[in-house]
Amino acid sequence: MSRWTVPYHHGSLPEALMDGVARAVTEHGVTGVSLRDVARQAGVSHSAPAHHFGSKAGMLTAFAARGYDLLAESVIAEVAAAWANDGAAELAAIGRGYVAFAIGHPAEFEVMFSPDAIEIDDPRLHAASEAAYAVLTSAIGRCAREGRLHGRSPEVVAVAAWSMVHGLSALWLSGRLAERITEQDPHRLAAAVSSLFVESILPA
Amino acid sequence: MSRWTVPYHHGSLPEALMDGVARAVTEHGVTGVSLRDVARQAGVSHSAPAHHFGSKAGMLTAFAARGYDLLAESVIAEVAAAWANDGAAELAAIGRGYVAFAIGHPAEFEVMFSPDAIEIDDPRLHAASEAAYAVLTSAIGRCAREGRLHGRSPEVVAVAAWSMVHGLSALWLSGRLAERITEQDPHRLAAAVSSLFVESILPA
DNA sequence: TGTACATCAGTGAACGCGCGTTCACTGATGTAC
DNA sequence: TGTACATCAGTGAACGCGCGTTCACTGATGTAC
Repeated sequence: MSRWTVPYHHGSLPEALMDGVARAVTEHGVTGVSLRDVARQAGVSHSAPAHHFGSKAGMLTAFAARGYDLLAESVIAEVAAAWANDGAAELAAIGRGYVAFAIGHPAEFEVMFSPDAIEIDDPRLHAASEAAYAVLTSAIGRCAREGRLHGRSPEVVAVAAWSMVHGLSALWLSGRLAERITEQDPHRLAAAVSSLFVESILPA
Repeated sequence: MSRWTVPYHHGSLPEALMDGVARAVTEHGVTGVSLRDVARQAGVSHSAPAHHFGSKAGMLTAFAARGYDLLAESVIAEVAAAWANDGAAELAAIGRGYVAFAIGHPAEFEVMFSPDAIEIDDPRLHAASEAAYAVLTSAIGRCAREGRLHGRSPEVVAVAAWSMVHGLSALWLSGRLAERITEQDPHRLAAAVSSLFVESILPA
């Protein structure tokens, strides 16, 4: 390889490595990710990732933190697109956005919820996850203000909503779900489940 | 060690190895399980597990299949204990039993839903998972016959129910949930969420 | 415009390690006669 | 009751491998003067 095709400085190695992590996780699962494999995919020496992220766990932690940012983006985009004019519509949009993120970024989703693989106390990770969670609590608060909780505990409603979309995402990605039902479009399924939740639990 | 303390034949090695898998998963995650470590914990040579299960994936697959059996047991026990006299009560009991299984057998739960780690097409695994799923569809069918679906698609209701308890289990075990809410007893939380689901979605 | 120097990005060799799998084996058990 | 033999459980040495981490290094870039 000539010096023209492979410059010494990559220019944006950290980003390229994140892409490599996504590919490695998709191909081999969190289990199968290795620093050396990720480096190989980025066309860089095997010790370059450690230079940027300190360690394997550090690399996966950065990947998970980026995942929380993408999750918040996905959810906010869906809320914006829905022109949600009440808390219930907002909550349904959040549900669709959550599942859309998981389907669109399965590697990120998997790593974010693999506590063994990442440094769970990393401040950047923690902040990103807090920001994503705040979107949910804000919508539930809006529902409460609009009198849609009907005396239910906001906490239980929040847990139920989060559990449902999280479970749907996890089951879909595991493949256990698709093989048992007729609906094969996860986005339509997410929309149906979100509607069911909102219409039954938060009626006007 | 004398021949009295360590007989050549173990007597029940496969069961002992399953216990070793549970301990290894609990300590190091699915990621960190190794045949050699499991053998060590069972006090047996490192090639003994392969003798029984063929390979590492075979061992984890057997562990997951046993997990589905335990899941079905847990769910059925909760239904029996509840003296459920209608489909809705049965469904709520299934929800509690599902979460109780996950909390009581976190290692099994983790491995069952780690498709990368197991042989997903194994017939024994498949049969055990079918049997567990049948409990859910049967309860939904009962609700339908009792007119509690109110025109909703049984499939969507089943997916919503399964997603909710699965998500609650996964989030609880990941630790992401407990740090955000006041209720610290997962069983009470499961009961609250299951009640919310049944009362709102399947009213009499 | 030129030079010196600090800083940062990425290299590549070396290390020690634990792993999964294979294979010829030995010990124990049960069954047929 | 005794003997031969088949079967199964578990051993332990050997293999080759890919891994994470460390470390002294070199190449490139930018900045101060």
